Amino acid sequence: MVFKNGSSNQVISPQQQYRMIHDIYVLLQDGDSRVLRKFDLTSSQYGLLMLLDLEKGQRLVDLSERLMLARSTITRIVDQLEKRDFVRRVPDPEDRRAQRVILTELGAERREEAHVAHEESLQRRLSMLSDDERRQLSGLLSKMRLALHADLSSIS
Amino acid sequence: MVFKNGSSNQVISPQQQYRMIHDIYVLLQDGDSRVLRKFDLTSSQYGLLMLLDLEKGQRLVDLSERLMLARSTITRIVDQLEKRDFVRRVPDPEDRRAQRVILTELGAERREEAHVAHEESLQRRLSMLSDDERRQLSGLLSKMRLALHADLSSIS
DNA sequence: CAGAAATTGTTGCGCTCGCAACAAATATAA
DNA sequence: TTATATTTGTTGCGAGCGCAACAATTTCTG
Repeated sequence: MVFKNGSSNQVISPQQQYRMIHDIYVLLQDGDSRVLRKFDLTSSQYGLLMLLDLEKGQRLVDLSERLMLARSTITRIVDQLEKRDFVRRVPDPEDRRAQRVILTELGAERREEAHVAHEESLQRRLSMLSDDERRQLSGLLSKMRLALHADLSSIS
Repeated sequence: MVFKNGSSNQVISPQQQYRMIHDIYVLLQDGDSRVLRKFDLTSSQYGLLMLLDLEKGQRLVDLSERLMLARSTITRIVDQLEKRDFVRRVPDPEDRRAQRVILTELGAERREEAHVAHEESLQRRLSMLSDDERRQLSGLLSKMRLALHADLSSIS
């Protein structure tokens, strides 16, 4: 597959813009799973672990919102991580419906190992942009995310 | 979920950059499937249809590469579309292993309907960026895509 | 307060997708 | 040419995910 040179900077159609984001997402995701597979973690499992702490923990519904995954999916990811003793469910003292997910010591260790490798990989794969370009990108993406989220909320 | 204001333009970490792209992809994808559901099409089915024509057609392996989906997945999407008479498999005259997928008249009609709606939706959802910002974004994303693709190729 | 509505987490079910293995055909090597 | 390797498309299988329905709790309303 051959991509056009990035320096042309012509106006692109929404379709092209969309395709580009799609491709980048897939490419990032692919490299990601490669790295995390060494630690027997999926991207979602890793993403969930990264939101946890050793004390207060997080409710499943909050994890669901932050990861943009269905509540049922979170239930299953927590099941998997709990089986491996990376995570524990503890009852929420303030709400008897809720559970709080906390990291175990083992989970914290494994997460740290994966985190180092993931960080290093991302650093390498995203090094094509200068600090200045990264700043630009940051601004543009934030703007998009905000607007897309608002648009979505206005519909559902 | 609350996102930070996009105008701060500070340097962001690779992790944040990654999360932003992830979120935008999910948000775009979500709006997309909403629109396409009205036409009983998934994003992948739609994406595949958009690559076809009425004459020469496309080989499945080429569709696989362009959509970045596994060959087996393409087989199944073509199966689905063929059942609905949107698409036909015809033998490749130059290679007896290959099949060429072509649009039917019906498929072309349905695709056009979906295309109009999809275009309109994308236009609306991506209208938060000015032409100038779009140009910037285009350049940055192309650069990322190129580099990520190169990185991936160097590994596998 | 009582009843209705909303929220939290779980389960069943179905869909999408990738991986590995395969047969048929083609391309490459000796 | 013959033998080997590669490519094309398909299938079986399993993983990941969302939706709808549910019970247990909490919150809202009258």
